Amino acid sequence: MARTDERVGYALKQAQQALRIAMDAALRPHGLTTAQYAALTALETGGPISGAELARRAFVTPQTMTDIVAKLEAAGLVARRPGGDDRRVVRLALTDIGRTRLAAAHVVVNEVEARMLRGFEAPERDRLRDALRRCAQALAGSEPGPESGPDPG
Amino acid sequence: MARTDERVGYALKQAQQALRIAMDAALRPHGLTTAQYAALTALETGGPISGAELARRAFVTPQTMTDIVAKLEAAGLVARRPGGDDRRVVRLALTDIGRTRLAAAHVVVNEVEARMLRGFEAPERDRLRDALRRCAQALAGSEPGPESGPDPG
DNA sequence: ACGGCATCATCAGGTTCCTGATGATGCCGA
DNA sequence: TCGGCATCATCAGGAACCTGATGATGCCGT
Repeated sequence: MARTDERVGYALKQAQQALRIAMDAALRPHGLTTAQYAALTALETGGPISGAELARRAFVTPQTMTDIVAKLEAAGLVARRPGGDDRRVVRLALTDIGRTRLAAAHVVVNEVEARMLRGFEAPERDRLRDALRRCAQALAGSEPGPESGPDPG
Repeated sequence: MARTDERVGYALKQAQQALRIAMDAALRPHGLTTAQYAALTALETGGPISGAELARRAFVTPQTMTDIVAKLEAAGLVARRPGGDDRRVVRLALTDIGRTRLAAAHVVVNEVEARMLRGFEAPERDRLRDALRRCAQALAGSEPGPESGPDPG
């Protein structure tokens, strides 16, 4: 395991980096970054949710999500909905424009993912996804240090 | 492929994110960030090399590497060596302190990687690494746009 | 009711990483 | 020799991400 280029972590970083670059390039014509696309996608599934919940779904800190949401709101893709039970939360939701923009973005992102996985048979693709999940879980579940990681729930 | 949590790209992002967080936590006591560790490791293998070459090895842009090297130099882990043939390049090399610090960092990084891969048999681990390499290569080799990618040489 | 604790949002500051631009230098063919 | 082109380093600006801190609010046991 000594040689750098034999490390799984090295390959993992390279693959993710390549994916991020490809997605950035594909999304740029649509006026979205990868992070913004991730936030919009997380927002698409559920109804109006808080920034904190959105941050959890997109696997970033609430502070980071505040930045991203501010830009999305300024672009008119996300709106704050009034009327929540809890006066602390901001209840974010996609606008019609946001929904339209996101649909177009899904198309190009699907193309990127298909390009990444061309040459993979379905079973192998599933094995890869499963292995990656196990990696993430192994790292999340056993951090040696203060208990209760940043986002256990 | 519609559902977000079934995407390989989603799992890839999560795994890499988890690895990055775990590495940051493991390296913080050693006074290094993940990016700095990557740069030092890239510098460890070859002799004095240019910032541009170092950037290629660490898979970041030269501009990013300029930032990282500036911090490493300020910390005394990396030094500029005079006397290269080409007066444009800066010839970077590890200092003794840098080498010592890096050796300690390797230990904890190995532990993180082992934690990530616990529960993987060697063949499965090799398959994962291989699959990730193929993903990276598929994305790097076929970017639809201007031919000749950013780093063909 | 009230005090402690958790959660939400956000400000402040810093690092990493990008794109774009600029100037210096090296290479190489006309 | 000299002009074009590639490469090196770096500045400028912006986005994404982090940690740390702060104030408002909700929850809940006493």
